[in-house]
Amino acid sequence: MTMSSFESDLRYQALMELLRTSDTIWNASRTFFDRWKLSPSQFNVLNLLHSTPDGLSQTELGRQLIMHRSNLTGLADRLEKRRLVQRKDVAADRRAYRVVLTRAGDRLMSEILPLYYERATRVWDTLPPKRAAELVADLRQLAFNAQRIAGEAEG
Amino acid sequence: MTMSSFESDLRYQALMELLRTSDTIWNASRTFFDRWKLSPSQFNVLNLLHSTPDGLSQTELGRQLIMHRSNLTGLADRLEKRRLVQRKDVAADRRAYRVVLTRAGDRLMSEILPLYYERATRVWDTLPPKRAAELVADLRQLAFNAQRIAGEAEG
DNA sequence: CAGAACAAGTTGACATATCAACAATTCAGC
DNA sequence: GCTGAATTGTTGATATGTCAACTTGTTCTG
Repeated sequence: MTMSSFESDLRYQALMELLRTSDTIWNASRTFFDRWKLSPSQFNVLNLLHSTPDGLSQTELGRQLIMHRSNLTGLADRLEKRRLVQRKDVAADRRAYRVVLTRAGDRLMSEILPLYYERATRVWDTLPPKRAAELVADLRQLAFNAQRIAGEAEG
Repeated sequence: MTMSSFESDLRYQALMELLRTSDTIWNASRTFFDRWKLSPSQFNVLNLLHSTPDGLSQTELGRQLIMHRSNLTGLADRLEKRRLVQRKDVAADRRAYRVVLTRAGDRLMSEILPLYYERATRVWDTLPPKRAAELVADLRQLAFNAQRIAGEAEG
């Protein structure tokens, strides 16, 4: 099936637009977290640990946050320096740590999360729930397609 | 109006999902551009210059790509070292440069763009055009909301 | 026209991110 | 049990991004 260059161009623009809007949203979250001198990535680490009382290894954190494990070294270092997390030795494996929230880290998250929840929710207020659900489903599909297609050999 | 915590939670998850999928798409584009040893950001610079034969100042590039002008220094440096762009003096303003594509840069973009167009378009193939249009409109609305809401004072 | 205000680009400090290479450790197969 | 393979976290190189402070120029205003 052929496609008009008009349609093609529209879809290409849509991809640009998608990346641009998510960049905007990411930066909006940066603005929000500035009050606590946290980066979005630091928040994501704390947030993940908040729902995992036993903590996670750095490799596991990297897997869930979709980032390289080497990136967790500095991220955990800086959070540990601020005493928001702590590296605990794992008895059964002397290579690994369990990164856990400290009490201070837990307190901080208890302060942030209600506000964050409220605002994150309000971002969607102008969108009917059904349409929000469609949007998420479509995004998932697009991400899946993008991954598949980007990996193809040239030709 | 009240909102069930079910709805609230769904919307919060949707925001996470949005950021995650756009991260996936961004990384897919990184994979694609790897063949030419370009980063997505470098591609964006070249792409913008490709449609602007007279070139742009670094400040203007930063404005259109939504990044700080100081970031353009290194980005332009690296592209200039590879002779894909060139900084040209502006007669009327000795502070500024016009960054323009070199012939090599133009050739490179002529090679990349058709492939990129084709794949970027194919990413959307599984989505009806009407729904793609809705998605982009909704994303714009969300980005707008996020910006407004993130900037609110706490309380 | 002098001086203040503003604008362009660079620099340095820092955070985030990737990757390859490395040391220490654990695991799997024989 | 030993050896080779795999895994954990760190390091160093490099790219991307922010911000504040700086230099050099331009522009506006009294």
